[in-house]
Amino acid sequence: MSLEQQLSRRERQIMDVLHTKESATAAEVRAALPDPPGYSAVRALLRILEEKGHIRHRQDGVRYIYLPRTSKAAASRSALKRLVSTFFQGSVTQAMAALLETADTQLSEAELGKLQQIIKQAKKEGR
Amino acid sequence: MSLEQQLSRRERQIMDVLHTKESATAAEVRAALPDPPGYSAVRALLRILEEKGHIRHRQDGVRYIYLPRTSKAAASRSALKRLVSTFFQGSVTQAMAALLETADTQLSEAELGKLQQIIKQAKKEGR
DNA sequence: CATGATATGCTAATTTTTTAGCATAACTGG
DNA sequence: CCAGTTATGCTAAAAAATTAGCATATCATG
Repeated sequence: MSLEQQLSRRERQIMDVLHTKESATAAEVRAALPDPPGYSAVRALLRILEEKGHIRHRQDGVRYIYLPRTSKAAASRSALKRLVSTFFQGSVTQAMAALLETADTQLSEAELGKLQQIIKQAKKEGR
Repeated sequence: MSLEQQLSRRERQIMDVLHTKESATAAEVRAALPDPPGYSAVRALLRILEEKGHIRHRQDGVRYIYLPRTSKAAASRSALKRLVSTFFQGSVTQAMAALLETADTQLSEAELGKLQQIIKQAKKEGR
């Protein structure tokens, strides 16, 4: 099971923020959190996440800029996998169909064309 | 923000189980949990989730069968939305491309064909 | 160059989560 | 019908998560 699955509520919220923004300072993370706790609380969580190996930080002048240790690509892959298995019995096709309907705003003709292209490519590559 | 976002670690794990299995007894939930705690612990969590309105139960002879209050469809929609926004800057197309590559086992020609069909349909419907 | 703003480090308290344990009811098979 | 198994209800303890607060360093600016 993925480690992500083991994160506490706040830890998960913070990882979400960091994945969304790619990187952020403690203050930025705090600003993006729902029901933001105090600044100290956020920093404490960041320290913990770093200890656990989920994130790391770069020094930038006085302050730290935090970023996830796993790439966005890897993290999204794992999240997608979990979602497909939880809600779609492992069927990627079903998940894609649902995804298409999820779009708040309709996909443009162009986007749909792009998708056709991607699938065509997948067919060709036998994957 | 979705309420799901506010669940504690165990609560989330349990919701995942219930969404996967559609419904389950306390014992079944327990069996499906990572690092399963004692039986009492699971029942306590189920009671809490019920109080919070995330699940409900049906009586089945002596025992309770628990099930999510929100439909699988609604839950998956919300999960997909969050995932798309977290990892793909809101781009459904990007998410779909990633999804295609996620497939452990390659999609069959038939599945891909089905997808093409779905997209074609979407185009036609202008959505 | 002194002050205010913005950092981090660390510690300890509070709150929430997570867990186990015991009492009790119902069904089940010998 | 009686013992064993499998339920639930409830309570309280243990562990983990979440938070705030204070001390201190650094930078920028008037």
